[in-house]
Amino acid sequence: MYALVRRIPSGRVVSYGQVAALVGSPRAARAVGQAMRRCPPGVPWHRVVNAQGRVSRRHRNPGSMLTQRLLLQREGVAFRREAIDLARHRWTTGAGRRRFDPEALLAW
DNA sequence: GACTTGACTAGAC
DNA sequence: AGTCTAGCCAAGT
Repeated sequence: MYALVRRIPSGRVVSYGQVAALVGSPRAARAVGQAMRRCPPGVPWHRVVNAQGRVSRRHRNPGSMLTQRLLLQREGVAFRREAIDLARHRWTTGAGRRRFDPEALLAW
């Protein structure tokens, strides 16, 4: 799963639910959130936001919420008020789009 | 193995 | 458009 998040290009974002779906567990959005909480170094965790395109308010450390937004803006992600324009910045696995990816599942 | 806890979500008011 | 609610599921107790 972290492998998947690492593939998110700069300036793009995905939702927790989307990550869950891409690794084969469409209903594990909350679990993805927990995984992000203990994110290993080298993973662009800030590119994962909630389904409304907003930075979640339930971070363990409230400071990281600000950091997340800052990093995204640095990558060119435009915030309209508090929300990101997902239609424009959502990352999709272009050609990928397969229903089940055993490799991604193992990465989880 | 039975709770509890969330960096979640879609749907209903 | 803002709030509530009921599912969810992996981890931690």
